[in-house]
Amino acid sequence: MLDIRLIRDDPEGVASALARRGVDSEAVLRARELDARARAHLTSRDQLRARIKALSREVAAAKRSNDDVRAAALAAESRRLGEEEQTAALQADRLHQALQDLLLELPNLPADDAPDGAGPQDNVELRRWWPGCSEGLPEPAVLEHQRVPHWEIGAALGVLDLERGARLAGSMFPLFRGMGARVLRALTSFALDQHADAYEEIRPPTLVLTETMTATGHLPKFADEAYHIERDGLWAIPTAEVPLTSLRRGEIIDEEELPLRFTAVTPCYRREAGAAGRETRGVLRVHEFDKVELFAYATPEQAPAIHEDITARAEALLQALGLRYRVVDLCAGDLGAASARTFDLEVYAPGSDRWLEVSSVSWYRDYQARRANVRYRPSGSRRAASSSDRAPRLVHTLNGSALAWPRIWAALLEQGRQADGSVRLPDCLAPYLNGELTISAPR
RNA sequence: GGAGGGAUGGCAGAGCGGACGAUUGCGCGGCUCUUGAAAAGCCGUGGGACCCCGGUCCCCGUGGGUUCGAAUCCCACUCCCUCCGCCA
Repeated sequence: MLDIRLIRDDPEGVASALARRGVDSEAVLRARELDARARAHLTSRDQLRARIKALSREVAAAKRSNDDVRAAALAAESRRLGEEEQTAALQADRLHQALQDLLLELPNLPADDAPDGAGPQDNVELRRWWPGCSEGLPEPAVLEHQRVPHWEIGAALGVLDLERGARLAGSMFPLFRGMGARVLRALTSFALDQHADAYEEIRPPTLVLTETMTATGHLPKFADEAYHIERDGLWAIPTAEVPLTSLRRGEIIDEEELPLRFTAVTPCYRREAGAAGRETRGVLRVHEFDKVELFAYATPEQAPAIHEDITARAEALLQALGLRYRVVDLCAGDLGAASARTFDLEVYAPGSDRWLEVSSVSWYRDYQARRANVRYRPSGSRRAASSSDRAPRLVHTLNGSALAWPRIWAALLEQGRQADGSVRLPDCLAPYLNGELTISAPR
């Protein structure tokens, strides 16, 4: 959610920043209008309330001095003002609600240094990595035996059974078998262990309340994308970002505690409502998948370094896995609604000759924190002279996948496929697979 | 699922229709005393909105209601605790 004060003070600035992502400036002007009208009603409501409170005190005084006539007259006057107050309050509430509804739909302002552009084609590639690149080896050519899509490799090696997955839950619910399933478990343990030095591991609920989904910006705008359990009012999370962002919802954190960093593995549920028939082969786009997430609450000053840290950690995982990847800076038009700046990590899939998004590392500034009402008390603020220096400030939130497993799984199979059809897995997984690093066809 | 008890400021814990946004204790911050610390004493110490530097309003789990006036009375809901049932 944007700061209404920013819209109040600099509507043109907000409108032009939002125009970079294709939002019509009319919405900003309407917000400013609603805000002004709501405040006018709020002021008259408060004035009426102040008058009623004063009258009530006079009623009490009159009763104490046994002046019942005067008390009755004052009470009648107060009752009359009460009706006016109700009207004003109703108006103020109505307008304020309309403003809130509008603000919940408005996306975040893109960061100044996010590149311009309207869509994915305008994203900026920042760098590439491949095994040996630091020693000056050239980007490797794709070998002929790697030109096999992962769903064929998975079926041939008996590690992926999409037909039976579909039997259980419908299409786009993958079922992994044997080494296929074990590799997912190994990846999760490996990734969590890599982050344990600085990120506290959390196992959050994966069904959450509407407020929890609203805090990250997944509701109300993207309700069609989420699985909803109507009977209990719960939503299946699309990412661990959702419960982690609400972990400290409504709290005021001491600055000394920041940054607070968390990591979590959860299943992620996505309806993929608009994606019917689009690149749905294999496990590249599925309704349920596991993902390890990195998340942080930070001060605005700490946020850029944390953004770098999460990106670096996700990259370190890809490098340990030996997977060719590139880093992309999302342009304003392709940024997620809540994000101010996002780096995507895309891994190369030789079987289909495509780059697959496996991580999205985003800086939300205070957009989510305002929705979730997560603040911090600046150090020394208790001694601060002016009240504005004493006030709690909104934290910044950041997160990134590290990483989303099905696409990594696909890349491991396609990049790791050997001439004999077996798949060679990266050494870093050895401790988690009892040293078994080859997936061979069943006898 | 059934029965009962509870929810007040960072914590503990009063208040049960009128000067209560809230007694008190602890904690925390500042000051005095002290070589320093402790002890003692004094002062201060929730969040938010509006208007603007002086005020006004809102918040005692949440949402309604009664009343001139609600932390206090009524209704619904949520969460926590205890007991029973069921259960991985």
